[in-house]
Amino acid sequence: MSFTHSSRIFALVDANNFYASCERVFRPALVGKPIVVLSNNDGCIIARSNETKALGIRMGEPFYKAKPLIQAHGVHVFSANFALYGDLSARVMSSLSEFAPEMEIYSIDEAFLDLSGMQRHHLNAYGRQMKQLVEQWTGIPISVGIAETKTLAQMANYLAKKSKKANGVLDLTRSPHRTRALQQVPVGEVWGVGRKFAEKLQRHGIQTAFDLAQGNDAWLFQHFPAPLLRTVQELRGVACLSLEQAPIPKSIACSRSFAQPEEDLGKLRESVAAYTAHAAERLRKAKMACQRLLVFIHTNRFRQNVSQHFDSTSIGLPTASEDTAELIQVAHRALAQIYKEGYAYHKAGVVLLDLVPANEVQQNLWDTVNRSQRSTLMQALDQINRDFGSGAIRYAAEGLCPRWRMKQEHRSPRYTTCWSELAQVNA
DNA sequence: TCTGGGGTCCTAGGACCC
DNA sequence: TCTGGGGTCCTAGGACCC
Repeated sequence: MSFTHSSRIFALVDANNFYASCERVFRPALVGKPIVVLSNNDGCIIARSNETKALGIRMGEPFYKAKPLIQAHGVHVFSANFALYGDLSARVMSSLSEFAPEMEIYSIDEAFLDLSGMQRHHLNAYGRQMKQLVEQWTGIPISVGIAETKTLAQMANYLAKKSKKANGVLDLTRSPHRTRALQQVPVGEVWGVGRKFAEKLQRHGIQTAFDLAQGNDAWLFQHFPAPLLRTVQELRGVACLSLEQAPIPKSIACSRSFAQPEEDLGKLRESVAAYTAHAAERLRKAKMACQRLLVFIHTNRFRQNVSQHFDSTSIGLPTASEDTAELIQVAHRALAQIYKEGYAYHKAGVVLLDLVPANEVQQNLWDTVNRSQRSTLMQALDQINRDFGSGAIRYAAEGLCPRWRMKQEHRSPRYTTCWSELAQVNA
């Protein structure tokens, strides 16, 4: 097969086992030891070190199911500590930004870099230098994949981790080995091909990234949605995706599972108020306002012996708002519409939708709220919570002693963001 | 006993209008 | 009784990503 050569070169850099690596930065004795990191509520496994993967503990597995294996092998267990991970992520991203004129932060542990200007024969050495220095500066190990499209760079990164010879850095630009590389990648590992599409493709004899790149366009168009066609083009070396700079959020969500099932409307109102307050704080930080708010509640879908109720509804706001008190009122109205008595609820959530820049909010003719005054109040609230810690000032509606609060029995200290917790460690 | 959370995009189908 | 067809907007659901 032949490849199209584009002028762009992308590097996809990601942190290896990021959350597990973060825990190790402050506990170097854990290097080489098995680690798992648990989701909120200590529910399931969301990160594993290589040693844990080797034990056969799967991603997303419920903690309680993996517990026997975890205990038998002395796996170190951590509740998710997103304050810590977010801070270390910022350090990694800042280090990476030294290596390219343009960079897109794709997720908490991944970034695309634009290496288009570089001489191709230097790319591998450059990637290796980047890996060495970022690890030295931050303590977080990374892998680097380089290619002409984002999708191929993702694939190069995948192979960089797999191949002993690549040892964490693989440059696939103009590589005579690209066909072999594509043949080595199962179709389900391709960026943009999830479980459902992989199953369907396999049923039609498409097993590898190579098979997919060879696929018949007309047939693919008929059987798959447009984004998959784009993925195929990218595998062929035709860049369809470019670097994106700080995308404006379209929605902001906050939801939690409860530590215990909850039937009481009053308690649900508290949780929904707290989630709304949290989402609204992030909304203001993004300098946005929302025009619609959605609330959902549901029972535990894994409990087959209890009656189930899932529902959600959204309410439009006459004037876009960033005001916590106003949003809580709307959220409570939405909750009242979907709440049904007699169910053991397991999770609730709030999503702020139809976001618009706060400074472009259209005033409603009949709006009776003094928005600039409310905005000043919200700024003061956010400032206090920044200075004195999140939750220093809260709305009474959020409740004082929330029994729906999540469980975190294995959390590490907030080493980088909370002095008092760091002091505890050093004592 | 114990199964996460936060996003994006696309599409099918219903409501509504002319 | 007979009862079209096309466009648009919205929403719900499902796929994907981390």
